[in-house]
Amino acid sequence: MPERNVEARALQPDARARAKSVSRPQRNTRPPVGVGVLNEHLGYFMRRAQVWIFNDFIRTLSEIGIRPAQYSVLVVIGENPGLSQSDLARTLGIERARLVHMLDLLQRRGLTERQPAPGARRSHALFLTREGQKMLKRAKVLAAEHEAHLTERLGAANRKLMLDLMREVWQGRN
Amino acid sequence: MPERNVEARALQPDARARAKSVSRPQRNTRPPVGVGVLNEHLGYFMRRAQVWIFNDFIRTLSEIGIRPAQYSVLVVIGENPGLSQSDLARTLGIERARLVHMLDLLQRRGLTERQPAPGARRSHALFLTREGQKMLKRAKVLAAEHEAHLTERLGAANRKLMLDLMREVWQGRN
DNA sequence: TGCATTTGTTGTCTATTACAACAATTCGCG
DNA sequence: CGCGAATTGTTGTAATAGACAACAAATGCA
Repeated sequence: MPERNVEARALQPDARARAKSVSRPQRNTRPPVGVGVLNEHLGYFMRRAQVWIFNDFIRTLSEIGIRPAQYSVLVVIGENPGLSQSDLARTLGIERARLVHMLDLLQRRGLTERQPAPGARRSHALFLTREGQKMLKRAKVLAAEHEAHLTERLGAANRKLMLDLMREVWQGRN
Repeated sequence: MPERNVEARALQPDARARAKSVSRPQRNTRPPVGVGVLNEHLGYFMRRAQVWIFNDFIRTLSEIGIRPAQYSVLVVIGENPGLSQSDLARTLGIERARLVHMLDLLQRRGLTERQPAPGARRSHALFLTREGQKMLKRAKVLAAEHEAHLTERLGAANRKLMLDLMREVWQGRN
């Protein structure tokens, strides 16, 4: 997800609209383009929403350089210290191969470590370093800020309703 | 999205579970791994859900080799014959550069065509070929089948509720 | 008329996903 | 107990995708 410069597009919708109507006179006629049956597809909206949310997340946490997948890895390790790579991968639906790379990076940044698992010479026990714990704490604060953006956009009631719905339907089962 | 072989994993959840408990005796103890605060993040569920949905979509339409983004392009062209590439890109949130490549492929498959736009020598007017229209019709049937899978998983009421919510919150605005 | 913007295009870089193959280890069943 | 099958972490490859930059041609507009 290379979105190299999500912060640049960080303008709020209203701000963006304003900017457009000032510097760019909205160009005579922009004909409305309908999306037809896409309006009946949950996946379409789910995708659009997910992209929007991830962009906001990336932008909000850009000051600490933590992306959604990295955040989820830190959270799950923090929640289950000593778990193995394959358990972690399975839990988050990340490929084992991909996780190897992610952990290499996080480790290089001094946030996580692989320790020999007691009584399991082939697997690793994953831990947050002290720095990783600090980073996670900071990340959680910023993530809460991100979630506030969501509330702002959806309305508190809608957000809660949606979260409850999603949790009921998607939790556990992959 | 290289998911080269989504069909292979096409087993229904129950079937998968059964298969696992038969051929793979479930491996003594698989400790439950909690995801902590991820349970409070809409983006987390949104992502998991979106991936699941897209995989089912890809699988369900695999017989005609149409992926979600391609489907959305066909639908919008079908709905707005003659629209330009940049209007299409803007509508679907696809990059102009990326759309160029997608249209090259769809065109090579004889599904879409670029015609000179009347009175606008730099832009193209996009159309479905006759074959493209047939393909779209078939795709819509299969997409409905996919949507039925969703209903099966979410329950009809939940799906409708979720769709209404999403539509209310995400439609129009990018 | 002349300058800024738009449109389609090409190309580059990075992130992500799916796979395959391996060595080392561990499991489980006969 | 022993041995074949499965698991774990790893490396590597190919395909897909998004973000950007840079262009030429065309167009808009002051």
